[in-house]
Amino acid sequence: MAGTRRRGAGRGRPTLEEVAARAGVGRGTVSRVINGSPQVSERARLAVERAVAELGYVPDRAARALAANRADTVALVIPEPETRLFAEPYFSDIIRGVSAELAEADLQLLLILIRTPKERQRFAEYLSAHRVDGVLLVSVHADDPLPDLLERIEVPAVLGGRRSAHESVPYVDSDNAGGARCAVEHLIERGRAAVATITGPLDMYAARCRLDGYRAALRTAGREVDPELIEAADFTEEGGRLAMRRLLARRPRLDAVFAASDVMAAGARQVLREEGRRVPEDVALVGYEDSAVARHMDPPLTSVRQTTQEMGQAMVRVLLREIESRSERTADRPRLVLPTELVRRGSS
Amino acid sequence: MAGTRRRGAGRGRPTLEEVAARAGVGRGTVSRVINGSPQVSERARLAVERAVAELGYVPDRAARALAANRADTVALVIPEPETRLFAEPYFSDIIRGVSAELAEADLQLLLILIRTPKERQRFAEYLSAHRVDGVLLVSVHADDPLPDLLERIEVPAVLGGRRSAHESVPYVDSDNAGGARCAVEHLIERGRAAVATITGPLDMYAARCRLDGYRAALRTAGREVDPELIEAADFTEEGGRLAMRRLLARRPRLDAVFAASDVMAAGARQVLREEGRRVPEDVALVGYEDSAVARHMDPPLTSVRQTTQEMGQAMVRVLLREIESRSERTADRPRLVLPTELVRRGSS
DNA sequence: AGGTAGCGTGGGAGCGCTCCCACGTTGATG
DNA sequence: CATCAACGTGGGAGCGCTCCCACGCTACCT
Repeated sequence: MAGTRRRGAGRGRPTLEEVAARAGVGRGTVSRVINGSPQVSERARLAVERAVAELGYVPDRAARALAANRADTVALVIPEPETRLFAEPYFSDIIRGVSAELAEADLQLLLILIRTPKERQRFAEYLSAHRVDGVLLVSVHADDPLPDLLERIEVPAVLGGRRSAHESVPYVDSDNAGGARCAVEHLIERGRAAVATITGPLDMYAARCRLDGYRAALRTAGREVDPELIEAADFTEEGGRLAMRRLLARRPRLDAVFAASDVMAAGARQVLREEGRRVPEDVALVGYEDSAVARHMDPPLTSVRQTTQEMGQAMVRVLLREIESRSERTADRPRLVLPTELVRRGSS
Repeated sequence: MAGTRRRGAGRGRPTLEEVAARAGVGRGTVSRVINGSPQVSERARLAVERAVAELGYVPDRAARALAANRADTVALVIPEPETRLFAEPYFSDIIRGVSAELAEADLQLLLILIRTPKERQRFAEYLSAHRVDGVLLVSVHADDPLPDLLERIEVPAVLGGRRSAHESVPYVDSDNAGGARCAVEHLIERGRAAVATITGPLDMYAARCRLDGYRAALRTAGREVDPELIEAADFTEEGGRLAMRRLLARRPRLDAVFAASDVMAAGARQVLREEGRRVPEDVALVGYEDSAVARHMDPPLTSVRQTTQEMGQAMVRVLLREIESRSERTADRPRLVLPTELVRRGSS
């Protein structure tokens, strides 16, 4: 029991003090060097750097966090509704982007998946307990209280995707309306006469934006928007199937479909096959997200690519700026909308 | 500047000391209550619990980590090779399982994606710097030095998937051989005469196990293993295509294919279509992983399901046991192999 | 010459905990 | 009635940092 105190990682790691002793300077000077303060003479800096290298010194994050009252940690929060609305590629791309950008800034990524109300509660405690420097929230629903909670307890936060047109919290979003418009314009250019759309749940802002884009494209082309060609679904495959059936029942002559997600497009495609409609000859199909599903469909699905990974990176950059300017609470919160791109494949 | 010291989250959060004062006890007693020590009188416990509730006290993790020399944190390390060998569902399922199980134990999940050698280096520093209580490693290649590094610096670690038959580090794996055997037995039962296989890279243990399962199933059925029906690929779609072409060239009469991954099966399926072979009438096809790709294929792909999420959970449980028994370094390291299950769909 | 910025520096204080020692206080024991 | 565990308890010491004050020193002013 004596002397063998358990060590999370590596017993006898050198401390600041030991580095200072070896370099023949004081603790303060070593700290200044470590943290890149300009207030250090060249001589001292070199001595410290040498000692650090020789001892293999790595500052202890826990001690740092306690003393400096920061965490060097950012939490990425992913609420997970019962149905896994967003396909996996979205999340893993976000994570990729976030991770890359955080690594750049030498920050840690704390991943928090919220499934149950209990876990939500736990997360709220985290915010005070663990000291995260900031929070990234993705896939937030319009009625989610989390962003406001964060706002209230003054934890810097950035949303991935707005909740509404007038989002009060800083956010990074992708150009849903633009992407949808582009997709529909493409279908029109291809000479399609009756372009239908399968939308996402319209209580989600992103879904509404995509619908707006669909409408805008039609109007720009001088066409009328036929409400019978619009069918709302829920971003799932089954929803896509149902919507497609209804659309075909109402407008059997439709010759193009813009689905607001690849997964819904996959569902629609199944129904089209069942009904003996060829893709793209009889009906052209375009999806949204450019996920793996799109590439594996037959024929491969034309889809709107969102630069999800870059969205993750952008979120981190915005968050870091927020953390930086913590004190000078400026009125205008940063916001950023990333472009989308149409990826043309065999289905249109 | 005075008084407005920046606070990661929540200024003026109550401290242990304040709780102690309010409860009319000493710091030690509060600490004991918080940590569930039995050495506390009922009276004191109640007083403390009341004070905690009234003040909304949440222990500070950084202080705790520093004082107790532990981190309450587990790192999940995902090395990301250039080609994203493993499909997304695998990782997100692992993450899901890990997250759920860690939440249970009130531990944090630190997600570490390693892309570049530089990030690898950074991670090595983490291990000493940040104090993680343990590390979970998935998708580790046979020649990966990381597990040995962890072993050396005595950080508890658990692998998801072995590197070889004689894995020295504790691991949780799924029954690759059994799953493959089951898939091939299924094809044999369906009356298929010439069952081919497209394997993963054979320097990966999982790929070798699946090939072993293939062989075992044939032998059990009293059949010979025809090496011409075996083609190695690399878990990618393109690899699946190439392998399928070679197999067809060598053995045009084959009537079944077991692909060691869904993605390779998707590639094979494309070639089969090009060659005018119907699935499943002419050639039955079975994949491995039961990913989204399998469900979206046409016809839907029969595939071997691995309970990836449970694998994540199991990894955490094993890791926690490892951390627990840190001191009494027992010789036998825990290992666990999870079962697989065949999901039958239209392709076979 | 004395005054005074300013820089580089050492080290005290303290972040909020856990650990552990030493101190009552009790009840069973000889 | 003294002796001794066993229990519950308070609080000192310290985890490894950062922050900041106060000190010496040089260089420049008047």
